[in-house]
Amino acid sequence: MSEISKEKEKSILNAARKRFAHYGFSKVTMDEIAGDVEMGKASLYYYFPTKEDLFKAVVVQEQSEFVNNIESLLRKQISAAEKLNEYVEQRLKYFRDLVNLGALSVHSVFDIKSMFKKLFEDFEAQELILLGKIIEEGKSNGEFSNDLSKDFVKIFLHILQGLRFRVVKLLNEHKADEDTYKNLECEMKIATNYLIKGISCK
Amino acid sequence: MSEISKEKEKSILNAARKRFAHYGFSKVTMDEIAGDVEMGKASLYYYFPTKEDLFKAVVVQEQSEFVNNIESLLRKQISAAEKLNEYVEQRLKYFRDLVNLGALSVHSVFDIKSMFKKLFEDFEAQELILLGKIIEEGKSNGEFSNDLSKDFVKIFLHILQGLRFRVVKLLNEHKADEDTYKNLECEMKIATNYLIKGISCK
DNA sequence: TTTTCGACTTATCAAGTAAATTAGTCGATA
DNA sequence: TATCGACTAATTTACTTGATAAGTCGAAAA
Repeated sequence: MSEISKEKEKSILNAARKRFAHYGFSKVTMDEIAGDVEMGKASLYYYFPTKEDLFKAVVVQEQSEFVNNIESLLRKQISAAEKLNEYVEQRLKYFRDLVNLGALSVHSVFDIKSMFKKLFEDFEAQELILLGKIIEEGKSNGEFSNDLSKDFVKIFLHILQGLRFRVVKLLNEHKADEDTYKNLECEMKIATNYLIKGISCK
Repeated sequence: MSEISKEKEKSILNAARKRFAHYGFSKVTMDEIAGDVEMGKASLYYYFPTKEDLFKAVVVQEQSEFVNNIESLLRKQISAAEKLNEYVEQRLKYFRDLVNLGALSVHSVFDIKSMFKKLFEDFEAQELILLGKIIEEGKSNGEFSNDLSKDFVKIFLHILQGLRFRVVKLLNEHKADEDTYKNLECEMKIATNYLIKGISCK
């Protein structure tokens, strides 16, 4: 694939991201995206085999951005506790983007035919690894208790997932105002800090 | 309303509870329930104005059973930490019953027209009060830190809600095996205990 | 007066269908 | 290798209908 083609692929990806972020997956047609990059619809299929694959490519892009951010976070010279806090913040930002894409609407989240199943499973595995590193670091430098349950990482992640889900549910019920997300952020941070206290060596 | 009528009402409630627990709300007809108590369908409407109201009555019954359990838990002579742990356990049992009733299927949970909206809102308020009492007790007897964020109770409850919710999602995705609930219980207990450590005076 | 019920109406839901939109294919072309 | 016009096939939507079950009402039994 030539340099020019790679550029084209990027511009398609970009147009798609904008459209999806604005209207969500189902409300965007391939014709529209093709129009944005001044191509025929058929040409898009030269680059992406299906509409779903195009969408996934957009999500994967966001995802790897997040992972990169975390990996550079890991290299920082700050305490494991601070890293956990920053992790929570970055994660929130990432999911906010996914919500915009419509990838996390109630319908897509609760759609068992969800095209993201595997994608999200892989992502969870990756998160467990990243968080595991932070926890291990905290253990080895004496910040965190050494007899920490080996399930703690998973539970911590599930708490974050659960708190966010609750909000997705509220959004669906139209019981969410502007600062529901602000509030979620607040809850996650407070919860994180009590948990950090709970796992710290006193 | 006579004594006999109160008995009839109870037997209707009972028959309804059994049917709903077995088949869920939508799969049970008023004719069936009427058959169980050897009455005509029209007679049920003498006691309960709608099918929904009958169902709600069943749920309210379970709910007040739970609240009673917790209120007697509050009177026990055990530490606040132990009370929190028992609270989590009782709460799980209560929700397991609601799931059986079909009141907590994904569809009903995510149905914004859910007939339970108000019921659940009231229940959450009640839970905040009950949990608040446990936390206050822990503060006043020196178990828990006195500078505990006043949002802690809410966050603790939201964590429990979130963890359960995650499981509802898994159930929907058919990614849940027999011991998903066992696992949920385990996660809630571990999370509870780290949080207790986090809020304890060391 | 309280309670029951048969016979009725009305609302809801599931299945099917037709029309329209859009995903995806293919052969031609530059 | 990259593009596209013209095609097909799959999905979605809106509508129809038939059936089932919710809910009403007036009469009558207790």
